Amino acid sequence: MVQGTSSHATVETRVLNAAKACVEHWGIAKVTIDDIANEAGVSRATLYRMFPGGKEVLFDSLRVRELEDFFTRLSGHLDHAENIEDLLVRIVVAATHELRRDQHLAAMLASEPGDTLGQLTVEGLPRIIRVATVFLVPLVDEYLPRRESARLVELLARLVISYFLAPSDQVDLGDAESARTFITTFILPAFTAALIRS
Amino acid sequence: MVQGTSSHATVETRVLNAAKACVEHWGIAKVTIDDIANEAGVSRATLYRMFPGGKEVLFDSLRVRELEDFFTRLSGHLDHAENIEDLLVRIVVAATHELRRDQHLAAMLASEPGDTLGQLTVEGLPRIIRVATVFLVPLVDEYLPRRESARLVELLARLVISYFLAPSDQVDLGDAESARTFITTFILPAFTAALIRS
DNA sequence: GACGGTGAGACGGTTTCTGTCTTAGTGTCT
DNA sequence: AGACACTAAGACAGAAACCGTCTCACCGTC
Repeated sequence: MVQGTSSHATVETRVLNAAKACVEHWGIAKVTIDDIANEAGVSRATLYRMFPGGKEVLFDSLRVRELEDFFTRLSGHLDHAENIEDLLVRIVVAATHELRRDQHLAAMLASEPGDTLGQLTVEGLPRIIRVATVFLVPLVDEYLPRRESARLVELLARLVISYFLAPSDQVDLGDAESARTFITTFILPAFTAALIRS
Repeated sequence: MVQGTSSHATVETRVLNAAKACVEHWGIAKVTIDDIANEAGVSRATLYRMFPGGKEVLFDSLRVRELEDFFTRLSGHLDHAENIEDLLVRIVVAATHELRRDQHLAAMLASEPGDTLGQLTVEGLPRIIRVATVFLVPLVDEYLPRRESARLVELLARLVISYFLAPSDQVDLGDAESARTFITTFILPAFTAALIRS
């Protein structure tokens, strides 16, 4: 059978890669356990041993991994921001681009196991916010006290997702200029009082 | 339900468009009759009445339509060639590009009902050659006697398909210069004797 | 030689898909 | 109005695909 994914990697990694590839190929609704097992060059038994619970559990693991990859990639675009405004603009723009770049990723992040469609859900959103906090708060911490950083990051995460799912005529968070206007107008004022001047 | 295809068209056309859309979405292997019926906004009963035999027949009709569309589009790129060399180069380059542009189309044209994969088959290839002949022979006829035109078109069709399915390091029929070299070297010499000088 | 991890595949139960058929609704033509 | 053609909706049984579990054989390591 076709060796879909680089062979000498963790079996788990191979399986998750295979799952991702399958989803990209056929859409999440049409993918079967067998498809993934074949693509990974792994037997179905192994797959069930590794993810007891089947598709649900497997896709959930995939979601977690993708989410972390997402923020890792995101961090790569955030080198040396001059000030908090710059930092926030970069975060927002890069995140928006990243989301737009890969529909499957977006659906993956936003949807929850049972649901086929890409609705944002009771479990998906909190998780995104949680991970976003872990990754981004340290960066914002430079400019704000810890509690304020967390509030800010959460706010940004919600807004980026919202504007991604339901684009607006007024604001385009994928455009640096528009994002900057948005941030200086609506976000920063709420935090100026807490700003750490350096 | 979602209205996938322009509403006020022949039912048959709507169904075929829906089928095409579904294939592009999910790949031919994963598409079900229900998917197509839904996408077309048509009941399954209608679909079976229209294509007795189900998927097989439906996809075969789709193949026929796509094939004709393909050559119709192709003809559009062939306006006023200066001489036979130019004509052949244009045909070959445009056909190659068209094939590369749409993987699904290619798989569609090249595969036969039963077969999921895009292998070129006992039924698929002759059909392509047949249709190619109908569309292209009249154009070549200007430069060659009828029998020679048919031979030439068949040869070209086979070569374009072959180089598309199994690209070569030596020849790139998507590149005009490479195609011209190829044609003047390997194709035209076999026909110079029959050329109608005008 | 015991042990953990794996591939292959059999199995029964469930879900989905298929193809046919019936019924009822709708618009058109006479 | 009534006949007609065409369709949506969905019931239905049989076929196929899928699922989750389990067994067994294999292989490398300790």
